[in-house]
Amino acid sequence: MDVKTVCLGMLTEGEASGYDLKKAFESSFGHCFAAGYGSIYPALASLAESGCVDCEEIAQDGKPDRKVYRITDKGWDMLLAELANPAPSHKVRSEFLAQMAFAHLMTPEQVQTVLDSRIEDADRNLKFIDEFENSCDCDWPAGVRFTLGFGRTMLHAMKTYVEENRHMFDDATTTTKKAAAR
Amino acid sequence: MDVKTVCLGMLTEGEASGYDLKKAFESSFGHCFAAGYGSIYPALASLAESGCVDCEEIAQDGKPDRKVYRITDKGWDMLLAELANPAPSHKVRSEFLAQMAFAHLMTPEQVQTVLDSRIEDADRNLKFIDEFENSCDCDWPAGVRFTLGFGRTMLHAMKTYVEENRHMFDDATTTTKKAAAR
DNA sequence: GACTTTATATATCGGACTGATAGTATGCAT
DNA sequence: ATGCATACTATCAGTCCGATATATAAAGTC
Repeated sequence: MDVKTVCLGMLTEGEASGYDLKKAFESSFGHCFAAGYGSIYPALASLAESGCVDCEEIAQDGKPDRKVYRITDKGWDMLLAELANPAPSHKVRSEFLAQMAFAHLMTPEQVQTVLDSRIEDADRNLKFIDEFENSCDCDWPAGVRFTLGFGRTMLHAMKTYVEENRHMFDDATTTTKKAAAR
Repeated sequence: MDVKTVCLGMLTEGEASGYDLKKAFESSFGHCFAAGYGSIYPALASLAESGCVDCEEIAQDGKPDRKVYRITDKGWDMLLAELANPAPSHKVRSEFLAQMAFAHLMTPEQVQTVLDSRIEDADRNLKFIDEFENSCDCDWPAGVRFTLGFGRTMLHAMKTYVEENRHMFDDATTTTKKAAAR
């Protein structure tokens, strides 16, 4: 389940350009599986080379050619094979938590600023999910609704945890450790 | 806040080898910031080259030399500068959610298997955190306790969400979409 | 006694991903 | 008129991931 596979999955909804896919990554997948142009364009090129997608170049005057991709039968086979993975991963990479583990090397002000920014980020993402969910009359398939609910639940849990546990850093002893350790 | 910085942070607790750091990544940071040898050894080499750590090679008969790293003043400066980042990231990359978004292309059995394995994984990680927390008499600094609680809260929220929402995939209409779409 | 696993310890390599950057054109607002 | 947003492509250096290789000792198991 890499960027290539997710692109294939998106193409089952209809043909699309790299630019379209980027927008889809930002909206529906933003909270759980990000990808930038640096991943998407090479992925599409590789899929085209291996015959999993067809590419049609549509000339446009002024703008660069629009390259529209369409999934092939081979692409379907590949996608369904990937979806058979019984234990897909769910990974977290948190510079936030890594930084908090060394909170005793930071000033209390720095710590509180970081906690504030994490709450703001959670709020931003929650708002984003809500807007996305309400943006469309059509209803999403069950799977998409599941992922949106998942995202909302996790963000909410994160926000609540930070709010209810930030007092853990109130202790005055943390302030002096930096100097003492050095 | 990359692997290099976290290595520096760990070295503030005392000198260590790459092997020691790997163990630390697995235990205290496993749930939020993973790193393998392929990241750790190059990170240490780079830190040594830029003078952020000193390296002492200790010969051992039979076993390969043990290379012990120690943080330098320059390393401290670098670390404290990194810890000043007011908005560190918290990223999720979930093949699980990406796959669930395409649940309508899977069989109901496949979907349920994936959900089961996610719950098992959450349980495994919860158990791991509990064991780690109880493994040591010494108490961890506030920051580490915060990250452990964070991990537990998120895993618990994930497990509960999956259990309470797996019925979303019960709908019989999802079964036939695969054939229809093709 | 032979055999396998686990732990100690190093390190590299291909492939994948990230984030920044770059180019080129339209249209809209200030 | 100048800047900014949107539409569209694409590359590149740096970083990271997972697998793999190598070598030895201790400890458990058949």
